[in-house]
Amino acid sequence: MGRAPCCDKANVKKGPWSPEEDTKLKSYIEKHGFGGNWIALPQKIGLKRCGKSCRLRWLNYLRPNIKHGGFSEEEDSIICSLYISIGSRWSIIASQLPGRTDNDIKNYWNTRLKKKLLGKQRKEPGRRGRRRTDNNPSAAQEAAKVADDNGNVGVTGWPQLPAAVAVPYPIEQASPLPLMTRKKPPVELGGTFSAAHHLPQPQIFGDPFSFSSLGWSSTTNSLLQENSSGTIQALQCTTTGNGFSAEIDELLRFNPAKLEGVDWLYDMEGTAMSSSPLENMNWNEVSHLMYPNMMQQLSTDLLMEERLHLGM
DNA sequence: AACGTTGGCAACCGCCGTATG
DNA sequence: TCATACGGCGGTTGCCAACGT
Repeated sequence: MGRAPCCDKANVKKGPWSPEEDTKLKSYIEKHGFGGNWIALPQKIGLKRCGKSCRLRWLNYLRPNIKHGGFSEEEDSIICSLYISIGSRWSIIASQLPGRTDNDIKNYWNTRLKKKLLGKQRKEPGRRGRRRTDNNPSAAQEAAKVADDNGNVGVTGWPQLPAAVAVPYPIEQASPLPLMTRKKPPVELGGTFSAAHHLPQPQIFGDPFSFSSLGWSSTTNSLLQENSSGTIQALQCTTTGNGFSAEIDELLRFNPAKLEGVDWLYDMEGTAMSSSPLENMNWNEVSHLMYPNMMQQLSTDLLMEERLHLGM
């Protein structure tokens, strides 16, 4: 037996919300809150809408301090970096960007950022696609503004990708989400990670153990070496210089304390990747070091994904 | 001017996890 | 323990303005 529908589909209105509906919903929630039950809400206030629809409308459009459009370069870099690390978990990404909704970020990623990474330029920047015609035209103008390397702002094509990530870490340190909760890996190609994640299992130093033994569900080839005090001293990862695997990236972000003792990064051939010991480097510095390569890898992955999709 | 195409985005759909009885 | 209801989430669809031919 299937699940009962949340509302009588025959008697609910669908499609765009009218200003009257918006006003009703907004004023009620501002006065009384949603009452702990979205499904019951529309009946209470006389709206012929599904409760879920009310919730969505409130969260994505009516609630205070929502920002639309005009994503800054800093926001771009945060979105890109988090996408690399945790995949399409838009709600988590949105939680790092005040005023942004998961829907907005998802749309922005799908329509713009992804293409930017794929290197698709607009034929005539700013001349295609729908122009915003809402009550805030300046927002549309802001959206088209980009800054060059010198910080000069102009209305041109796509902005350059940031050279380094500046994510306001720590993210969710209180409740890091392990990879096992992922619905999907960040970039999946025919059920596997991209080639960079499939390097041969190495013969490495010491007596390593995998992330799975740390309670991570990953099948990564990344290997670690613990010292006698239980902290990780050396880290060897599946990379040819194209960036960390997502697992290591996530460990760096969510559990940096575990890596406090790491002195060197090695690739799978045992070559040191870092030009100097990582001692005294914080996450932002490490990510700064690796970010361009991470972006290059994601860009390559997206390109391959698109080619597969097109049967090329 | 008319029609076709593209791109942005609001909204819907359906699955999943959790709370509750 | 199981069934049901609900909130939350990511994927997808469809509308429509802007633009191209």
